Amino acid sequence: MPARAQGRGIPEATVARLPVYLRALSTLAEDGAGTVSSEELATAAGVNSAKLRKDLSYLGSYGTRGVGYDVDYLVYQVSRELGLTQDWPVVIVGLGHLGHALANYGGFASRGFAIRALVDADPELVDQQIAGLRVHPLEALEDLVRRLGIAIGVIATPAPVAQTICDRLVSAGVSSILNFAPVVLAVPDEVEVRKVDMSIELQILAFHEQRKLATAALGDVSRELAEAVGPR
Amino acid sequence: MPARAQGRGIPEATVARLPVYLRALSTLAEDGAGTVSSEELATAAGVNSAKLRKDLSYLGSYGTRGVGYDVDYLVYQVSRELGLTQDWPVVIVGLGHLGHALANYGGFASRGFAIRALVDADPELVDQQIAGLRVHPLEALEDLVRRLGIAIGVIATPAPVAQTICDRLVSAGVSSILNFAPVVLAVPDEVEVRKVDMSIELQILAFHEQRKLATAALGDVSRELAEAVGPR
DNA sequence: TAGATTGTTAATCGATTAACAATC
DNA sequence: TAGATTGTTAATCGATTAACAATC
Repeated sequence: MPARAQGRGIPEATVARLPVYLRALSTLAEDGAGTVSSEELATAAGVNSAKLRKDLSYLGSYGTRGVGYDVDYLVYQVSRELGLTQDWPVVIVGLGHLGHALANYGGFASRGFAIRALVDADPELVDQQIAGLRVHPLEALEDLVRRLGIAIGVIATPAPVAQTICDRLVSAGVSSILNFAPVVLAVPDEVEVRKVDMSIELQILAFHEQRKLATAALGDVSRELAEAVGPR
Repeated sequence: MPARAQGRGIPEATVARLPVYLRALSTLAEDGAGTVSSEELATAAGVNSAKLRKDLSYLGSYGTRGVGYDVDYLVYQVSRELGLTQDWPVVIVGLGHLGHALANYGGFASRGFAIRALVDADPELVDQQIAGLRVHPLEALEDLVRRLGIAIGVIATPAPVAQTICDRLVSAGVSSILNFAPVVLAVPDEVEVRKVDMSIELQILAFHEQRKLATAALGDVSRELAEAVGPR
């Protein structure tokens, strides 16, 4: 067993980057790369190489000094650490445009996730086929979760019902939730929630965009000032 | 002008939370709340109150000791700080299920964003109407960006073309990009990129899910051990 | 005034990074 | 051996949090 530099577990910031490394590694593997240096992999993942090496060191010593990392071996180790060597059954609740997009997104299946159930409150949608799966009515939610052993729930409903859906998922035994509804979900401590919120991301961009404009305007002013003062 | 506790600008972590506060404040305003304490607002936003007060203190001193914050006034101040008192024209590139969902998402318009142009490479989609807008061909991209003064580009294309689209957006003058494609985009320093990646979020959940299982299994073992040893 | 709540301080914690000894 | 590159150290930086003086 390799020595592990973990006082208690892997830092959250590192966990959040492992999937990015894994994607870069998968691309390298497809391109037939046998080994990769921390410098190359870091560039592909958009981080600096010191951070990459530190992150990987939390998993163990999987590189070879003077050589680099074996791509296939590292793919396996990162996958294992992330829990992707087993399949996680997923339910999607809410099949509007977004839920539809999620159900059809191929990236899940290839990465250890299996969408096993679709649920929607709209009678028009119930019993329709989406991405090869039948849409179930909301009443069936708890039963589906229990029967299929679903651990991860994806909420793609309108905001007003998200908390109710969340409560039902949790009481049925789901302990990880990916929330696309623009609300802060209240859950027990042992339940993990991740939020995807495009509106928030846009607002963060707006902040930086505004700051750039302000800086540019400041530049204009100082240029005008310089002109007014004249050449020195 | 209020005193500002900013060595240089507002911390990124704070900026990322301001939209969450804004949403909670908007809900409070709709419910007719006149003032709100840091404790109440923090609960609504899912953070602790010390963090909330610290965050708000970067914007200025907008509260009243012993009373709390005026909801409407704080909505305005946070909006202004985020640059939402002006409208940001947005282009969406790629109108598959996801782009479609984004184009139809009402949350944008209400928050200072205006989707002004839709672009797709698929001739089948070009000239169709989505969310009341005509879909333009890819060739029109640069012209649209320039004519409409678009500052923010949303990339909802397949991964293989995302970097090319990004390059074209940037060279046409876009300086903020919201990327839904599962790739790390390379951009000049002055361009801001935010990434939304459901696959990555799911993988982070899988990690925690696996850890919970491991912990539970460990609990079983120690319980079995305790039984084997017998009551003390 | 008494009670409530902000804004700020300072301690703590966690993340990043450069540098380099270890070692292939 | 010489060159390359990892894994780790230690310094630095940024974020979080409890506590409380300021003040409504």
